[in-house]
Amino acid sequence: MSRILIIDDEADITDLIALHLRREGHEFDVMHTGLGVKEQALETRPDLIILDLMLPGQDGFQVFKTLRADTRTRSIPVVMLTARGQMVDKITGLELGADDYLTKPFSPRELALRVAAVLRRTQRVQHVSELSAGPFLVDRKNMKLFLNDEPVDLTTTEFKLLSTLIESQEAIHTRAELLREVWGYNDDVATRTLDTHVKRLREKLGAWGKHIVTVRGTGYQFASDPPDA
Amino acid sequence: MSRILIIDDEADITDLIALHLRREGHEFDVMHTGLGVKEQALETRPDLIILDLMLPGQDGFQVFKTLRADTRTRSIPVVMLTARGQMVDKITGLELGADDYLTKPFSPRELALRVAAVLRRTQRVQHVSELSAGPFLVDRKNMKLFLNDEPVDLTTTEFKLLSTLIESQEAIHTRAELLREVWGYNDDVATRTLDTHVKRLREKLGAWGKHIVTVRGTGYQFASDPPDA
DNA sequence: ATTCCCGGTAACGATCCTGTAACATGGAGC
DNA sequence: GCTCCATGTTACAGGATCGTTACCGGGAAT
Repeated sequence: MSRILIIDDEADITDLIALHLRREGHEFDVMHTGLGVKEQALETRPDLIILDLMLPGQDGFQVFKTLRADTRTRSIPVVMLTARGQMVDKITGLELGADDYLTKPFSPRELALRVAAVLRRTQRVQHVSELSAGPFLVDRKNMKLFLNDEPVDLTTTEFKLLSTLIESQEAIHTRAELLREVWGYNDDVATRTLDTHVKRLREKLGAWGKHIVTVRGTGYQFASDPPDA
Repeated sequence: MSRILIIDDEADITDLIALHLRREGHEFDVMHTGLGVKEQALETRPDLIILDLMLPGQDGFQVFKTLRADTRTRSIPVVMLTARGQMVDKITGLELGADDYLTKPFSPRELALRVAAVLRRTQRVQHVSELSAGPFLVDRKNMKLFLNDEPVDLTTTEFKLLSTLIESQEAIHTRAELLREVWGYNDDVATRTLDTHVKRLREKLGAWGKHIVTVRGTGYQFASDPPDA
């Protein structure tokens, strides 16, 4: 379920899009002019924006540029809609950095696919059910961990911690990050539970516990090649 | 300039693609079968993969799944190529999480645009801020230093000091400047900790420690060509 | 109610990092 | 060559961080 912002002046188009997106289980907001799009985006924080290039008043390109100019809206993916055959639009759209485009008339099915693809792309990490790294295999669907094809019993917290680390291996995860991702602590909390769980994880991983590397003063990291092994 | 891996069994297709990508200033590798793609990807670490779905031997889908299953190759964007009208491929490709697809025959121009768009997209997200100077490679995101591709263990202070120096290499950094940038000392403090850390850094850098040049009476400097070496 | 398991805290110990002090070295100017 | 002073070098101690163990409370299962 994602939140999508649709900007098109034709009501029948927005209705059509809305219909299909609702079917996919998405929430959405609709705007019929290009004015105040950035403000709306800041307000509702959509996961994706569908933007028609032909808008009364303000040009769609202009809207797009405005969105890309602000750091807070820059990372929101944009799918552009353009009238058929406007190759110029197509090229310029891609060159500007749109995430995808569609020419009208389009099949709602096609739109749904594109939207899903773009969303998957940006949220890819959350949708891959299996992660692997060396002898580790993380089955997120079933919340199970396999080490050299041998199942390892982990508690929920331990599992979340490990998969968060493996999700972006090699990267350093701050203590604050981990406490937020795994425990949901949004503010700085003085706790040692992270340390304890790391210890327990390492214990259960046996010799492979060394893959969890502590980065002193910062946090922890999953290394595919542990330094001392 | 990006590195691109092309997998297609038809030589004339790969040649055509290669021609246009070279024009855009990209490097590329070509494979004609789907065997060992993951290994090749791990080896050459491409920024993008162009994958034909119709391959002799191993199915393109299978290749794709293999790539997505491993964390180390999961984040590499993939553009799929499919024969015209194979709507099934198209849908499955997008649903699997491909970053884009093209139906053959396609215009090279179109491909170049798509590739550029995907690259822009992915590089927007990753922004790994890396500094390099000769054999030095500073990965600030992960707080890691590589010397000739060998990781070097540095403490936080050492790392900050070195990256500050490398940030504007050749420039002379005053003691006061460094104490402010690295230690946060805003007023003149009589301390020798800077000297000590320089010493420790040089030690850890071994023969390359000479790149840190002391400017007597003023401060320190990172020189890409040390005077005495 | 009892048992078991899990998650978190507390306390202690080990380790690592950092800054200071004290001494050594080496260059600049006389 | 001598002196002065900035820097190199070494050793050490305090402190911060992390590992480790033990324990307690709550919730689920029996």
